[in-house]
Amino acid sequence: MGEVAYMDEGDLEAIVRGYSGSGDAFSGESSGGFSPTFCLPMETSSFYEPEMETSGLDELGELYKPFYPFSTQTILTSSVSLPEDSRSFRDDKKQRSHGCLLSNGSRVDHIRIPESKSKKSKKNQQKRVVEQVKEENLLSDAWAWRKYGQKPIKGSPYPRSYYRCSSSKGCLARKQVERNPQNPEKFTITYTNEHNHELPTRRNSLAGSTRAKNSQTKPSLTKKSGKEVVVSSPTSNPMIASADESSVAVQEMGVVDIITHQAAGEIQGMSNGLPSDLMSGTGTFPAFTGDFDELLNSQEFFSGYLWNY
DNA sequence: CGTCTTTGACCTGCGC
DNA sequence: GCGCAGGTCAAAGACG
Repeated sequence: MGEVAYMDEGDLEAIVRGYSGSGDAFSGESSGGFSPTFCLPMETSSFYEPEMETSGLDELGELYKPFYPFSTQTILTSSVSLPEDSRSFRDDKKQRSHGCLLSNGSRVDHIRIPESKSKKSKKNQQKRVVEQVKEENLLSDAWAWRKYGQKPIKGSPYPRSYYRCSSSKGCLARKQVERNPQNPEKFTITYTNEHNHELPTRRNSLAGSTRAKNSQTKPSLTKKSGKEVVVSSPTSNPMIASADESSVAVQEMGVVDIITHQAAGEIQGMSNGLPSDLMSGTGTFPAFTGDFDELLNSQEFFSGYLWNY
């Protein structure tokens, strides 16, 4: 299933344009009415287990691992801006990238960095770009991320946030989240490096993972004076923060339809919407601040899916 | 107490 | 070599 293609820069751009907003263009060999054109390079086995191939749900579940295990939101790509790093290789004939379009319309580009580059180079890293991720899909990452930095990006009114995997010490997986200047409702996520561990089953601790909705990080008396006080946004995925075996089971089932628009709305309601910092270009991307256990227990949220496990 | 976010400082790569 | 920009570090404080 899926396809992994290596292509030149030109090909990449062509695909980017050709695939724009055409998630249904991929009606390939899927089952159960789903059309996941999932593809991941072999070296990203930590993201994807190819032997998992059963029902459409399972397939989709794998499809969205780890990016959107709960996602059904249609993500349309109207335009794709290559990440800085890939742009910088525009003239490098050795540059190869391979990408695919998820069935939900989001794009995943796999950027392979030429080995001729110095091994110490930051660019000598595998990058995968998920374009145009809607807000609610930011919540659907199965991994636990910890924010370690944020930088304003030249040419963009919105800052870029940097996350590292907090599930396992020594995991080199990185994630960058940036609001799309052309379409502020969507985010560009760039994954760097692989996880060197399995999907987390539970966190070591929940401390600090869920903050009060309207809590504000107290401005440092020495640092932040004169700066806009931003709403604290728990950016690690509370879906995972509060994840127990049950929720993991959900993820592994790939119950994509679990999150319906209603559920997404529920989550958004919990998250109190977008923090003003990001909207104003000074903060981080929004995150679900509710209690996932509470969400688990709410309504028929996972009914019919989870309990088969 | 452990983990989280925030954010200024620092490091590194790259173009000129 | 210099300056810019992106990426990372680490201290401080918040949270459960």
